[in-house]
Amino acid sequence: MTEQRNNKSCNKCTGTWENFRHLTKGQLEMVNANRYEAAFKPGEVMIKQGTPASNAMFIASGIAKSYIEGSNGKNFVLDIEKPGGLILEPGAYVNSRSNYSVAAISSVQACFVSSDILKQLARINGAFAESLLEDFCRKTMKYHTRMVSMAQKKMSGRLAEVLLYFSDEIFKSDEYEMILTRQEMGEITSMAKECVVRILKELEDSGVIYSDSNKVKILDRGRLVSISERG
Amino acid sequence: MTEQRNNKSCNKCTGTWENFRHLTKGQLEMVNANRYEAAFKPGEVMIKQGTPASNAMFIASGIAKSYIEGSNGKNFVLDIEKPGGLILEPGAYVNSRSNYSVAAISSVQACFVSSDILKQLARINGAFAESLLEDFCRKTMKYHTRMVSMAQKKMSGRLAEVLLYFSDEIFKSDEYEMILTRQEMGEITSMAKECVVRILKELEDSGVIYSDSNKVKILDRGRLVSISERG
DNA sequence: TCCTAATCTTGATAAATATCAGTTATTTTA
DNA sequence: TAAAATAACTGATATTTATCAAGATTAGGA
Repeated sequence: MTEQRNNKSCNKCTGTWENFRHLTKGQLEMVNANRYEAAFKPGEVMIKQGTPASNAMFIASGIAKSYIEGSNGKNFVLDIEKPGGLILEPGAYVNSRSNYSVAAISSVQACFVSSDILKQLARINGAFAESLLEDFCRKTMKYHTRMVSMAQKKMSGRLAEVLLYFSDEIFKSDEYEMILTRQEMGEITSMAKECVVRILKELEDSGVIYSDSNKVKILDRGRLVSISERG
Repeated sequence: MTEQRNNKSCNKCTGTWENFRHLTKGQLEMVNANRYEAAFKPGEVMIKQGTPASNAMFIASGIAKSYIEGSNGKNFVLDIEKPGGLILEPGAYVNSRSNYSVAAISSVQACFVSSDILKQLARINGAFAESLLEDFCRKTMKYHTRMVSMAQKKMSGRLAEVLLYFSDEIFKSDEYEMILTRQEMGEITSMAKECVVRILKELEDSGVIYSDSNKVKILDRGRLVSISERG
């Protein structure tokens, strides 16, 4: 991790959070003056579960994963984080602890802003508070969907979902680099890494995708969607 | 469902939401003037997934379940709702739809307050907005724990968790009435109803709990906790 | 109250998923 | 560049969980 200061201002940053638009010039200046930039290498931990949730994080460039470290040593990947999103631990509003970790997958340039400053701004700026609420609500709905998938879909359905998620939300392309290891794919879909390998192979054998250890190409989206829906 | 008006005021209601304390007298009056009471019989649907998320709900008395109706006809129970909590669909901040249903388990007396009024109050009252944020964050953390359990624990661990949840959070007693059917127990722990029966029997046979079709008694809490933790 | 419909329970079986034990790539790094 | 470490892959097997098909019990409605 290296400290530096590349971006001039939050509203000029490519990874800026859209909801900063609700802040007044002075309020945005306050955020801008109190932010800290840092660069992370692939694999580096950016936020560690259990530590104080003193900072919110914004990714200026690169991709990271947020994950929970279970008591049995196994991880559960919560989400893939990319530029444009806010990473604010819900613990900031509850027990001031980070309840999940965040680690860089690619090289990541990130900004840290004190959670207290954001909370303070939410208190005095109603529109900003509302946008924060909206943000948490979107995540809540995502978790709902996620839990229903885990409860009701079989492995191939869950894996198909994740392949589509990468295509639609992360890379916005039918062909993309597979940045997660099979292990991590298993930690996001709740299955063993061997099963990830096998189901990818099945999907490839049936002509739905092309897949090698670092690339995925969706060949028959209709069928992949149908697999993800049928479970 | 019957309409009536039993409670004089929100701040005197036994099921009042603690965060109303952040409202001014006038603001609370606004809530109070715009609320609608209704009584539901066991099994009745109080909020239906897919309908407009126009109202938040507060339970004055009784117990309900919130649940998602999956596309395959199977349900997933999100939570058990009791007096004192706010039930505000996250969709109120996203797409104005209810993304889960709520149904009465026992007889339920409930109040409905326009989501728009609550959102309006959150915009003008920073402390109230913060309390709403805190509420959603607590739920988010709960969902995190839930997902990790589903991903990493076996059936007996998940069932033990739920038995403890009922004891600790709902009934605050080691002995309680089992208000969910085995089917619903399965929908909250993500397992088949037959497996619920079998594991309850196992727990009973090993002296950890007493259980019949409508009662549960925790006999060896230490062992139950250990089962819930080990998974 | 009796009857009907749910729900609960059980055992047998099938399906889904995880684990284990190697083997073969791929990266890293010394 | 070679060695070491990590990740990907494969087949065999074990474990976990779901489904199916009864029968037993309980609860609600006529």
